Parts: sequence; C-alpha cells; structure tokens
Amino acid sequence: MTDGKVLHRAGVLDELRWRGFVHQTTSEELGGVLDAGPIALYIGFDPTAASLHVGHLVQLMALRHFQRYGHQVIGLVGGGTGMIGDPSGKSEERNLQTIEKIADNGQAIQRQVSQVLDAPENPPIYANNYDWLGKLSLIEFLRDTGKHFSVNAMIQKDSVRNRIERDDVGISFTEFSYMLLQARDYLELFRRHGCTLQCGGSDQWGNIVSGTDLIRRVEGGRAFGLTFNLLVKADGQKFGKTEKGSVFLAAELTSPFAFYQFWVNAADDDVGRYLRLFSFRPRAEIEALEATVGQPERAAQKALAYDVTALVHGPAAADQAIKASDVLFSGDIAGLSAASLEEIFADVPSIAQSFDGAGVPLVDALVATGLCASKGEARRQIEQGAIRVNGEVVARDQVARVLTAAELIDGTVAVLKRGKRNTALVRRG
RNA sequence: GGAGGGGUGGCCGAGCGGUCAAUGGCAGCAGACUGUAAAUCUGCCGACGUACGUCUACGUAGGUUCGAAUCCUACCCCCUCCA
Repeated sequence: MTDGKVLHRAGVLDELRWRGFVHQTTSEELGGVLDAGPIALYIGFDPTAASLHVGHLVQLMALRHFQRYGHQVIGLVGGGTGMIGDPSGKSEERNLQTIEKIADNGQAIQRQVSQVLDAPENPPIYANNYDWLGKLSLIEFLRDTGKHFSVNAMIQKDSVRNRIERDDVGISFTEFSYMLLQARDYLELFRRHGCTLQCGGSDQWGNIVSGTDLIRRVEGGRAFGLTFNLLVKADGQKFGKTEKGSVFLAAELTSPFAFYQFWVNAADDDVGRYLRLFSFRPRAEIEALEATVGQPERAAQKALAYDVTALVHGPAAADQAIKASDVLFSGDIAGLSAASLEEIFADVPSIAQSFDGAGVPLVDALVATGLCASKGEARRQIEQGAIRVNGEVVARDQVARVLTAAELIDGTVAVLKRGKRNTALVRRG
C-alpha cells in the first residue's frame, strides 16, 4: 500500500475474483454496492489457538484489498464465540478451552491481525465480541435473538446436519447455538459501525447468512456475505501444513526463516495461485512471474516468499531470511565471521556447549541441537553422509568424530547440518 | 441382556509356542539425480552400545512353559449381529 490518502475506487470484487478469492456471494448486487461507495465490512477470528496460521492469511489479504480500495475494514476477535466452538467444518465436538487461555490467545491474535492490517492511510477498526456477548443475559438472548431463528432451518445447515446425520459424533447444544452468536455479532457491528458485509472461509457460509437474515429481520437492513475459496494444494494435500506442523504467523511458533522457507518450497503448480492470493503485485507482474515457473531460479517462489514474509514479519526479517537461505543452500560458510553467522542464523536452533577438555562427541551435539532424535539416528545419519560441520561433509566412517574447540569459527560457533535443510548452531558457552 | 469378531511399532496390516525388534504397504529421514521442486532409484527407519550384544515393546494384570505377540485366566476398550 502506498502512503497518502486512499480514495474509494471501483473494482474490488473484480480484483478479488481474478486473484482467486471469491467462492460465493449472497447477492449479485454486491459488486455494484462496493463500487458505489465505501462500506464497512468485517471478518472474525476465533482465538482457539495461540496463533493464526497461513490459512488465515487468505482472510487478512482480502481485508487488505478492501482497505486499498478505500473500504472500512473491521477485524473482529472472537473472544466470546471462541468460548463456544464453531461446528463449521469440524467433524466432531471440540473440548472447550479455559477462559484464561482464550483471553491470552485473543491478545496474540489481535496483535497478528494488526500487524497485517494496520495501515495509517486507512486504519481498521478492531473489536472483540466478548465485549457484547460476554454480558449478554440468557433471557435477553433467547428473546431478542433466538426468536428470529427457526430450529427447522438451523438443522438444515451443513455444519449442523453433518453432525446430526452421523450417529457416532453428534453435536452439543452449545455448538448448535454457535451460529446465533455469530449472527448476533454481525447485527452488533451493523448497528455500531454500519457494517454491511461479512466475509469468511467457504465453511462460514451458513453462519454469515444467519447474520444477514438476522439484520433483515431485526433492523430491516440489507447486509451481504462473501466467502473465500478453501485453499488446497495442487496435489490435494492440506495447505499450510509441513511435516513439522502448521505454519503459524507468530514468530515464536514459526520462525521468519522457516516461514520464508515454507513459501520458497511452494510447488510449481501452486505458486501462481499463491502469488495472486498472497502478494499485492499487479496482474502483469504476476503473470510475468508465472511464465518463469519451471526455470531453475524459481523466481516466482522467491518473490512470493519475500512478499509474504515481509508482510507478516517485516522487510528486515524477510531480508534476513533471504540471506540465511543463500548461505545455507550455497553451503558457503567458510569466510564468514562468527558474528555474521550468529546474525544470519538467528532463527536456527542452537545450543550452548562448554568445550573444556577434548570437546564433545559429534553424535551428542547432533542430539542436543535436536538435529537427530537419538544417538542411534545420529550415527546412522553420519553413516549415510548426511551430516556437515561448517559446510564440510563428515566422512561416513567418522561416527566417533569429536567436535573440538579448534573447529569453532572465531573460536565461538560451529554450524551443524543434517541433510540439505536442517541446520543448528553450537556455540561455546 | 444374548451371540460373534477384534485390540500388533506414527498409520494400515501380517504373524498365531522358539529361526520375531516382529513380513509387507503408507508416512517419515537421508543419499543420488534436479531447481531447497515433482518423479525415479538406493539406503535407513524402538532405545542404548562403533560391532557380537543389552534393554524396552505386540490393550492391562497375572499364569502355563526351558522359551509366548502367539497358549490359559481375569479385567479394560472397540466393532458387528440379535433383543
């Protein structure tokens, strides 16, 4: 986003369409309404985990596009709804989390949302539905909100029906009620901020429509819904997972380096779609990058990784990740000072190790850094020629090799690698 | 409540007294090839010891036996059919 005032302009929905966001809308007229003038819109994030993950980025990116086009975006943290549990897209009932946990998660998620959405030229509004849901009385809720919903209609919704039709799982009254709370949120934001559009993942359709219905019944208002496509990788696997688990936006859970690597490793078949969804580059530029897919430089993957890392962790962290990746995959460690190694590998796991006497057996160091799960595995990896110390492959018969103080770069640090992609530092300490 | 079937390593799934740390498949890890990709090929894939080995493991607890994942007993859990 450029600085200065953002003027409202037409064409957000078209842009979202070609970028591949749009799944369905509640009305054909939405595009016209968006073009006619700025509106307020919202997306909610329930704090059921300690961090958002890359899947949520689709929602955040969409909000940023609305901002760019001059609309007022509202980021809602679901402090109240998070305590209930959304059955949408879930095949079974979930355990409730403690109130403290949800409050903590809410704070973390709020930070992440603002990291992406805070734009001085068109600042977002933030809200937490605990503020109104938390003090809602049951009687009031049943009279004012519940009365407008038909159970007959509710049990037709996919999220509920999927659970009712299976006799092995079922659904609690608590989760069954979830859609009413989300509808109540939409009504609340409609009243407070004139919010007339709610967006969400395609599994949110039922909840969103419940909200537009409620607004119409209670206030006679016209409100819209827009859902986004669920992201699936070209090979059919879930997006956003690696062997090591979900890719989170929180730097403590997924380091900026690992985050960058996740995007660099995007498959050729996916990278074009990802660029459209996760970068703000204009169409022509994205199409030019897509034309390079298949070439060894992987310019598209690198552009994607840089853009997303810079958005989530800031440009400095993104530059750092590039530097670390270059050093790591070129294997060119020789010649670097300990200080620059420390800086480049700031994100890489490291251990402090005392080097009195003869040094440490390499096998122990591999286990201590987490590079290998056990000494047995460490030995096997050495036997397979998978281990490098300071860029040099450890010979297969050197299972008993000892890491000595003399090998430390500048006398302070050594770089250990397992295979091409796993690195750790051992520092003297 | 009655009848039957089953619980094996991350998952699926063989084994049904010794040759079983347990066939095979998937997943995973590494190597080669490449582009930090895909496909393919090769090796590894319980822990500890460089190896011979030791320990821990086949739902849980006992028992029979020189010896059990395999046989017996009790218990727990799951599934199918009948009420």
